[in-house]
Amino acid sequence: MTGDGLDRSRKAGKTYKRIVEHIRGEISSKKLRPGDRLPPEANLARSLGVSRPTVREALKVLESQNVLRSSTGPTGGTFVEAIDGAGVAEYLKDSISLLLDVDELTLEELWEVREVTEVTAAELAAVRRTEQDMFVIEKTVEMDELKEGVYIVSDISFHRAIAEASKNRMLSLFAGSIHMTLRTLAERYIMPEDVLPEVKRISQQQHRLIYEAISDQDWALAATRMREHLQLSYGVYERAMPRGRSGRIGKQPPAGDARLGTGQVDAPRR
Amino acid sequence: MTGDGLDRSRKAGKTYKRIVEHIRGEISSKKLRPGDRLPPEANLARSLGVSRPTVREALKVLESQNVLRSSTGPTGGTFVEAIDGAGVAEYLKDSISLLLDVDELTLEELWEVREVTEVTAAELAAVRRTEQDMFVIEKTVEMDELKEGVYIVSDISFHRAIAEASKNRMLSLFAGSIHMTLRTLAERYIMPEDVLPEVKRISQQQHRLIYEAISDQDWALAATRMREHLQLSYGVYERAMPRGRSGRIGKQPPAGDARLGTGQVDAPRR
DNA sequence: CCCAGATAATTTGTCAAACAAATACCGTCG
DNA sequence: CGACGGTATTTGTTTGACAAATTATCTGGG
Repeated sequence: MTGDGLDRSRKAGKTYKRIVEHIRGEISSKKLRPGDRLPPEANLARSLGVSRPTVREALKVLESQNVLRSSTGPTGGTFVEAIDGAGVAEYLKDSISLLLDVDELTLEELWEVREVTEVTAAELAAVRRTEQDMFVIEKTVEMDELKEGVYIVSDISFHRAIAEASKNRMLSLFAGSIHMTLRTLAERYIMPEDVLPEVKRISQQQHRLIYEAISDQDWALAATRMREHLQLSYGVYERAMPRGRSGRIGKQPPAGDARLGTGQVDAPRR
Repeated sequence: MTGDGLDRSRKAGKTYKRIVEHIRGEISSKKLRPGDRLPPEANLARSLGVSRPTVREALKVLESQNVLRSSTGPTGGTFVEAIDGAGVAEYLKDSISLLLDVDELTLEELWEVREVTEVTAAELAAVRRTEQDMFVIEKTVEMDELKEGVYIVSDISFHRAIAEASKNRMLSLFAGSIHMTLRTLAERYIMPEDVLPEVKRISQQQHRLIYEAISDQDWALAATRMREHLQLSYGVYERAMPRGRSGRIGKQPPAGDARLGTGQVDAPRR
């Protein structure tokens, strides 16, 4: 029982990366399943023949990918998370936000994809929706109509519910990542009072109409109405977003301009 | 020279995560740009008021996200990578593959999204393509027709070129992640001789026809032909993929069954 | 003067050992 | 029986050191 773990002879790349691949492989092949607990870091290090800091680099990478989660204490440890689209979408949100920030992506491009994604979701939902789905969607519609709460939040809940009703987890993942991105953008740039009551009212009506089209399983109508609704929604974000590359629009530092130490960026060497 | 970096009072969460957020923030706000060199780990640790292993945990996370890259030596160090969709798509590929492996996603779902994504790309490409785009696309078509090379590779190049021609980087990101996933699947499951010559021939014809439709800026025809082509392509993958949840289909360990040490998974504690 | 090879310097990569912090368990005492 | 405090377990974090990789620099020979 050598149990030596990582093949040391085939050292393809950095150690921590091999460990990451190794653990991902264990999950792929279902030798590790969601909920499983990994051995303590010290034991892992010993079995893999590396040091604890190196193991930790790998574990932190997987934790940041929402694949593992750690906690302290006797019942704590490192556990395999549920492997589903939610964790991926969460990660994607951060990446998309970053791309927007550095102008490697525009709201127009994002919206073009949102439209095709969500119109498709509406079509599929109209065809595949269950009673259960309709119940969930209706709840979001009502939340929207009744509550004074944040418009953006209930709006996104509505769209998320439809994506779920499409019964396509890939579509739901992509749509979800866009929804999370929009929520982040809204939190950053949209004050609740910025959204005109008029817009809210129309949006709510559109939600109701989309709901009915899906309920009637009229996929063509659902698609048309969704498309129309998204055009209205676009205006809300487009108006609020900082303009092009004119002003500096970074994530504003939250009170306490933390910055890297002096000489944060070395000048090119020559 | 306080330059103390991370606000120690607001210790929201683990240290390495705050550092990750901090550096991502510097990139978002463009205080750090692609190509910039970060201070040596030792200096970073000092300016941030933490230890080097902790800094490294953060750096490794960002490296795994294709945001940073490190190398050794006097001209080495840690550098900011180009922030674009490629790195994100690369990461997404791994996540999607994992979801497929653990049956949290089916090829059908993936294909449904591929279809809507690529049909849209074809439509947009037909409208927005430049002469330059057509040149690139044509090269992939020719590579397909002339070369005896791997069918899958040239096929994916073709689709990738069209996604690029759509002039939508978000769409290109999503499509690219799917393409990379398919390439991985093909490497794992599809032997070159598994693809019937008949299928290859028809596929090449379809590529040519799609090319012409895009060249003619006939977006409706491009969409129709792309849809048709994708149906053929689906068969190639569907036939090769391991069936449902019957057989174990993990990433087969490449000669040298590395596994975690004995007792890799602790039994639940109660 | 120029070139080649040895040498030094710089930076990440890795390891070792220890302590701090969080948390659950368990035994004891009121 | 319940509250309390100690103890064990595990991750979180620090310190210090050395190894490995890679480039700059120096030195000697042609």
